[in-house]
Amino acid sequence: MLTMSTLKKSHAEFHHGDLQAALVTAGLRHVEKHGLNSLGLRQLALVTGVSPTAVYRHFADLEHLKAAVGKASRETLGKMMLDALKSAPANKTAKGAIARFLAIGGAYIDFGIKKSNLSEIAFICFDSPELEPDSPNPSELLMASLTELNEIGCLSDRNYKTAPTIAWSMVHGFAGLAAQGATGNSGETLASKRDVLMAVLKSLDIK
Amino acid sequence: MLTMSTLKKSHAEFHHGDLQAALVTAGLRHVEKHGLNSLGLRQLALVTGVSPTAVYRHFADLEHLKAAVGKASRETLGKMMLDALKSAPANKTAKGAIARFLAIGGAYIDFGIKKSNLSEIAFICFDSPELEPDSPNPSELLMASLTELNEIGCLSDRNYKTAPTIAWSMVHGFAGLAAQGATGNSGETLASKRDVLMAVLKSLDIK
DNA sequence: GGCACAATGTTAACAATGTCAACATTAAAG
DNA sequence: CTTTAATGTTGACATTGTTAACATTGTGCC
Repeated sequence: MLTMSTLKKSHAEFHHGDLQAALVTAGLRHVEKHGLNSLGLRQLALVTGVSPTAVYRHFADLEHLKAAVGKASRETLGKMMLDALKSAPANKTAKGAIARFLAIGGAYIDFGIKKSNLSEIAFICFDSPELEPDSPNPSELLMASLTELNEIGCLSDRNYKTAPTIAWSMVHGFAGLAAQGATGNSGETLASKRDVLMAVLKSLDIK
Repeated sequence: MLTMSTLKKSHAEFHHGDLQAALVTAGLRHVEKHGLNSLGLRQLALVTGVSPTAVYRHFADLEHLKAAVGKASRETLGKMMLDALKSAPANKTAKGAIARFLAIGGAYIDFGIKKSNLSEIAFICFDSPELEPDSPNPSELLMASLTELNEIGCLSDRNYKTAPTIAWSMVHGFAGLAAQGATGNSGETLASKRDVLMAVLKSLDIK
């Protein structure tokens, strides 16, 4: 009988170890370099050194695989936001809380600009079907920053109710537009990352 | 010889008339009903009653066809914005200009909510390669509304510079999030369409 | 230890897709 | 009327996602 093990694979590496994770990280790497459109099941299996149908032991569908890559992409964004938070002042003052909000929101926007391919897959298929929530979770990190602003006293309870949606919409929208180069086309009129974040603060009556 | 004309098509309808437009509108209809993922070249040709390869006489590529459908989608958004503008007060006052901004921005958001499938293709592949600009153009309509606010005197020149990006980011971001049902998940804290538009006005020191 | 059994991977095949090359038909220009 | 460009058709090819049937590996149970 002509089997795979008699040809190339040693008995020890017939099983891959952790294929599920390998596929996701390979998918992440591919999307980052070549975009979402060209992300294929077979090609991904080839890169990972595995048979195309092996993928179906870990993902029901290509769509589910994409959802997993999307989740991973959101999680790298979450890590970037946490990093930005660490590089920000830690003072428990209004000024400190504002600085942390700027850092977190800025990281979100930077992600959209510098990793536009990842940003694309991160926010398509938002609702991963029965896939445990991201950790760290970008939108919750943003919300936590607003909660802190509220607790420290520079965000009224009234504004706090709508703050998450407003902040998220603005940051998310600017990141998305920037990812497509749509923010620098109108000659005179354009706003930078800082302008956008300051606009959020102003709309929330902060400072 | 066995030709198509001897079988089914009369000589008069061998040529389609305006296939280019027919493909685009068929594509629009399909995306609206069944989403962007399942938009295929062959299926589209079948629906239009034409051979698959006939598409290549009008579009270099499936990607170019999608770009055309995306443009058409943006144009239907533009029409909805114009309709909303007509149903708004026409007074050349501050109050009127604000009402018109709310109408235009609201139409943009409604498009994201009610036509989420179209919204998806409308803002993927933003830069149609050498495809003449949309008419009516959604982002320009939004900008025009801001210009009017500026000319009428309730938007300072300083804020006017950044206003297009800020307004567009907020509206576009909220529409995108709403299209994915991501705006109603956090229990207490959520904002409605009106809240978002009012936040834009406040961040621009209007009224 | 030996053995059922789940987990994981492989091969072979199928239908459908995007795309190309070569050919046919119609419309327009000389 | 003939030539030529526009538009559409057929046939084929490589690639893709997916399924069914089979092989291999690791695990718990007696």
